[in-house]
Amino acid sequence: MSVEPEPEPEPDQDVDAHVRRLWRHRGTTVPTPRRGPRQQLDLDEILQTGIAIADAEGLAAVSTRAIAARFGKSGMVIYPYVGSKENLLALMQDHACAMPQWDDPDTSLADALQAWALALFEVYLAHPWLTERPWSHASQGPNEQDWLERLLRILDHWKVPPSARPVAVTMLYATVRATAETAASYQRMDRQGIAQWRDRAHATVRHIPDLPERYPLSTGLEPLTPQWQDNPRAALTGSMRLLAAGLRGAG
Amino acid sequence: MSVEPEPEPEPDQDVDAHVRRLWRHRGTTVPTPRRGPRQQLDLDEILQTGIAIADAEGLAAVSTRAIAARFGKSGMVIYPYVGSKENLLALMQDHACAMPQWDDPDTSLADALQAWALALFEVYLAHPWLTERPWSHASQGPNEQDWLERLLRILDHWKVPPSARPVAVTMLYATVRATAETAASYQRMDRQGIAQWRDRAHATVRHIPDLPERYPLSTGLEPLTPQWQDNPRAALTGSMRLLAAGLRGAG
DNA sequence: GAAAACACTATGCACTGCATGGAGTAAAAA
DNA sequence: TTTTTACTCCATGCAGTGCATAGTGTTTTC
Repeated sequence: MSVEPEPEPEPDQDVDAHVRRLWRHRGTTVPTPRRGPRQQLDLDEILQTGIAIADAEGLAAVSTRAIAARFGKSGMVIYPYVGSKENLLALMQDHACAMPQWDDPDTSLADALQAWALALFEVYLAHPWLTERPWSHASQGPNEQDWLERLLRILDHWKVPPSARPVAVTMLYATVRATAETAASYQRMDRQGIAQWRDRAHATVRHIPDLPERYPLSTGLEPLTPQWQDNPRAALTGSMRLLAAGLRGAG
Repeated sequence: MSVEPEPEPEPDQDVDAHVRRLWRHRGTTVPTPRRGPRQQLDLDEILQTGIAIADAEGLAAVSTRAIAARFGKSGMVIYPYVGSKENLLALMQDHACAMPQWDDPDTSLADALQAWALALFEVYLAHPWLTERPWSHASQGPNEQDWLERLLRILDHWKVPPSARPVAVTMLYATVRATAETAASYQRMDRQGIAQWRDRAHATVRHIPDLPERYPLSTGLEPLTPQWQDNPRAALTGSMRLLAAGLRGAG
């Protein structure tokens, strides 16, 4: 009956706090003009712990309780620092995305794109769970924005026509992510063993004996490209060359 | 002490059963030379139900109990039909991937690639959760293999040099998936409301007032490309043109 | 000094995949 | 035909999840 006279505390309070946490190393202050007891944990340490867990055991192993346990605390401690699980993952994502330093090659567009793509590739290889996170043109955090800005600067410098840029951006990110994903899965194979993969292939051929005739091109593809798992970086640079060639051709 | 004299029932029994389920419409029989009571459910109906749930509520909402509830049964019923949750998702993935019919345009490589990419794009748009599933060159099931074979046939017909094919395949799949992912997220925005997205952007600018100076290129990008959310198909065809141009250039 | 705002803990709820054991059924083996 | 065996389906239970809630104690502000 009697409605609580809540002062409607700005509907985007959570969003605001999250943005301030995202940009905490770029000029904002984390939302704690605090009145209660001192915080015993640190946001960056929490994120590093979460990233370490994700690197070692996968994104699914990241839970509030698992992180808090490494500090000897209860699972609910995490929430004052991050707000929600989804926010925690977004913060981890940006934290793991810090852009390294390198000089843009000024030899060719292809070389500049290769340098950018390889740098991003290394980040994704170091944190394979990043491929499980959504990606969008819209900025999530400062580190992701750094990557996008850097890429656009390259395209601008080499006078790629503006109409072709969004397409190029999409293809670049998509290719790096896909290449890193397969490279990471090959890397994981060494641990678990390739046996299961071969088992499935053999079982398929056993049940569908005429598989090579049904799929003459795709069944013959894999043994022909051992450089795939050997050197995914070569595949990536090949992609960049292809894309640069397309950009030079299309006006 | 006394070890059971189990006859070691072939270690890859699960793998074998899974493969037979994957190819059940292509010549294999589902692994039930059955002795017990009749099965009351049907594998294809189970997969359709799972796909319907994933389409409507996301992949996370797919659970054995949720599917079984739609048949008025307990959650454990699902396991005799699919083996495990991961197998269930793999079967759903291939089931949702059925390749439609279309004629390869013989006008140009770009047109043929566009037709392939658009067809795959529509499948991904109809089932956006497919982007959350892993993808690899290696065959998972018959429908996925159909797509790969079709693409390789196009590349073969237009005499794309074999050395460039793996790279092209990767870029094509990656681009279609990425484009579909952003298109699907824009589509979902209409329901939930774009408000939250704008809120975050505004909050960022409020806390980082000099954001446009820090990121002159990337902050100016979004309003310049409204065709992105309006017409992602145009973006996709643009990508295909770019890639075809690159393939023509690189020998 | 009083009071509000905070960090942290404990508990509980609804949910997950799936191991387990049991009941009943149909086909194969005797 | 009888017995055995393999099967489906159900109920329960376990360990795990995110997080709402309530309570306790600490710190800052009025």
